[in-house]
Amino acid sequence: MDRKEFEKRFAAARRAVIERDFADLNEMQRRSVMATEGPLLLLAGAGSGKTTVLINRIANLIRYGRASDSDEVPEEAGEAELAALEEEAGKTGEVPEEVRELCGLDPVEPWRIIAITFTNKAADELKTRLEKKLGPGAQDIWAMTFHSACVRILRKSVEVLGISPKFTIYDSADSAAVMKRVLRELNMDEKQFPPKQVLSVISRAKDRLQSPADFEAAAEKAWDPRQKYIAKAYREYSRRLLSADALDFDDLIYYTVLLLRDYPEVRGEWQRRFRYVLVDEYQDTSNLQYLLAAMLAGERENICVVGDDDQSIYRFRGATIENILSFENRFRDARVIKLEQNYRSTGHILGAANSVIRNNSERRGKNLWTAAGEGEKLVLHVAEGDDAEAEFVAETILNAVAGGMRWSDFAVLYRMNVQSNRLEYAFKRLAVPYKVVGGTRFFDRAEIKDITSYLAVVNNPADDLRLLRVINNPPRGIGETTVERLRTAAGAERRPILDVAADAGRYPELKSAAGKLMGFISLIMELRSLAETLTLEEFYDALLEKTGYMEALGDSDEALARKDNIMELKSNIVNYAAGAETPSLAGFLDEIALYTDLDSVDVGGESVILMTVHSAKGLEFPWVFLVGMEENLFPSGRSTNSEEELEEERRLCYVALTRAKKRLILTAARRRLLFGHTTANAVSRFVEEIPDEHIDRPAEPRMGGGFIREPDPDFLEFSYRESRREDRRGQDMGAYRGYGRRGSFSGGAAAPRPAPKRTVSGPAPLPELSAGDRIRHRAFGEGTVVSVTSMPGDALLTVDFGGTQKRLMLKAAGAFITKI
DNA sequence: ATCATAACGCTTTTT
DNA sequence: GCGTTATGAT
Repeated sequence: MDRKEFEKRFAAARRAVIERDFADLNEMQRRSVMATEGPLLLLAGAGSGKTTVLINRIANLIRYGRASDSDEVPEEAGEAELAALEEEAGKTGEVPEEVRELCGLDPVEPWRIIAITFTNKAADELKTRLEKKLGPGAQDIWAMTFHSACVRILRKSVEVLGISPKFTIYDSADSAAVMKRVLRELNMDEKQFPPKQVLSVISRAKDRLQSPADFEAAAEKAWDPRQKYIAKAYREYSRRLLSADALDFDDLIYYTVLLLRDYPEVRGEWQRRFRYVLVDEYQDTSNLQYLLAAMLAGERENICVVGDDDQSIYRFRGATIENILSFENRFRDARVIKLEQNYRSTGHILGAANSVIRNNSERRGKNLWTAAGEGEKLVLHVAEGDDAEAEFVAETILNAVAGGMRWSDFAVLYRMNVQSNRLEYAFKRLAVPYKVVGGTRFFDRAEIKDITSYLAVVNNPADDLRLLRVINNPPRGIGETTVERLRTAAGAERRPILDVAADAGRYPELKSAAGKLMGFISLIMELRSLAETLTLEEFYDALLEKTGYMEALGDSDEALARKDNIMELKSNIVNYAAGAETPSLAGFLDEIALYTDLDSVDVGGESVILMTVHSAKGLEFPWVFLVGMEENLFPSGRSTNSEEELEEERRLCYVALTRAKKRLILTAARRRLLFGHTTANAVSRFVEEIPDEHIDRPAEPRMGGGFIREPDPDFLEFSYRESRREDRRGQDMGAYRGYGRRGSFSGGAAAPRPAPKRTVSGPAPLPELSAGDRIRHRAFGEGTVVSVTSMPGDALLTVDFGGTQKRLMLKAAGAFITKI
């Protein structure tokens, strides 16, 4: 056998052995895993197992390197090795380690692989699954979000750009606060230049790699006065962030791209480091993110992107579907593999989704299919009003749960967050446990921002924004006038405010406040030195004490809830310290800056999940209710002017439909109260796009619907009468945890509502209950608490009264309950 | 400084 | 309709 013949057989046998290692994948999935070299575009439909592919692809790289995609045979391989491989190729099951080594061709070290995702949640899932498959070595893989990858790169290499590697990260609220300030000082009217809009123009500019100067030049050239104003704002905004050593979310990527573009040594360093680049959710990448990925991949072009053009729903934030549509133009010789087999949904659900998305013209074209059965047809329910719609959803869930389903089997999806109100109301009345995802978030709460601002100032004293937030909080006699003078002086000299405050004696206008300022300075200095000696946990406690923050809160009910949140933040710190390799204050601040509440969505919990369609991307549920399927709502009234926007809405609808595994129920309301007006909308065009073979529509749409059952009067009795009652006491139950909207944490901590006028005298304190407690109920007698489930602003009790279980809302029934 | 009232304005929002 | 924010009064 000549060498050529030998190599051919060797490569074939090797490929067969590797294929055996990935035998549990389908044909297309396996091809995606084995095509390791060069640019690869993976068009992965919803539910087609793309994370599985990503995991196995990485496993392949680490085990076999480029062996599955190459005909190269190692010099030292001989007849004996070939015989061993050919024998192994015929077997099935796990490939033994020594055979793997025989097959390997430049196996990749884990730290040479970077897998970029959009959300922390996706990154975490990737990490967990990689570790499960590959063991502890998987920790060295860079599985992280675009933003955290950039933070890591910048912390190491950003100094050449003249930015301190200890930079602080500003979140959107911080950016907005700075921008408001800038606009005010430039005398730009907030009506004419809404801060958020200005920020978004700047964001687009950065996406085009335009610096403030570039932007200004473009505005000059275009003779566009409005753009010229915005250019000024852009310049000033950037100046402030840089002088505070702060980067906003966009900057993290923008500066990383500049760094790699303009500094060949830095670029080379990172390109040598990463041999393989993988990008998840590629349809949602912006131009900058594309540039980043492409630059990291370098000339090797070992770049694999996974995406679904039909699920691109963030165009409005700068994502460009162009990235996926023109991948092959940008990377010559790119291979394209489509994953079209869906493992999630039934035939009817996929049929409906396909028939909707077919109406889009801007797509690469792809048809999902399933080997699972047809399943049940979709159902369209048209309710009379939005209240009836919400009730229908709650009732249907109650019935299904009575039939053995679990609360967590259901998700209710809507287009806009406001739509959750009606649903929440109905769910509370009918005692359906639920969780709302999105809305006001833990890290947006005032007390959390206060404490993290202290942490930020200790970490970076140049952070003027955070400094101003805490300089007189708790009150220490540094009033508005002093702050204003500080700001002016600091602005004029382009120095950090803290420096100016330390020199207060030198400024006549600050003389009178110098003593108080010195007090504040020494507080910060003391904290800075404590931060160097104490552990994070000890430091946190010291900070609360030295600043007097906790003490100043007092002990009102609201303050107690705030204190609870502050302690919750502490457990975040403790958690972080326990998990990080080298815990540091800076590291913790990075973590929380890039963290969102969505990451803590507990889909496994025993509650129905309520969220927007956007938040639902990437998730799946046995039953999905898609509510508000009306024109002007979904598609949104603002999107019906342009075909592009309408197509984005349609993709959004496609995302919603493909979340369902078993059953999909669409609802619409004839009348809906929206923005204070009652509107009457036609059923959504998207519903009309679903053919009758996949959906049951009401023959003659009428009030109500077939299967609404009568509410159980037992638990409604109190709800109806008492549901308006507001008690803020006693809701701090141990079991009652979780992030949600509107201060669900402790019964309205962050959004305290004024107590409504009562005809009844003062409220009776609510008992604190947990599972196992014995109680006496005024109407039902003695019982045992079976479970306590948190619900936003309330809690659901399941109580066993001598054999019969009843479900009661704590707020409504609490007044009738005593603990025994 | 803290509260109350008026005024506005309003898709979606991975970081 | 509701929730956030700006402004003014005590």
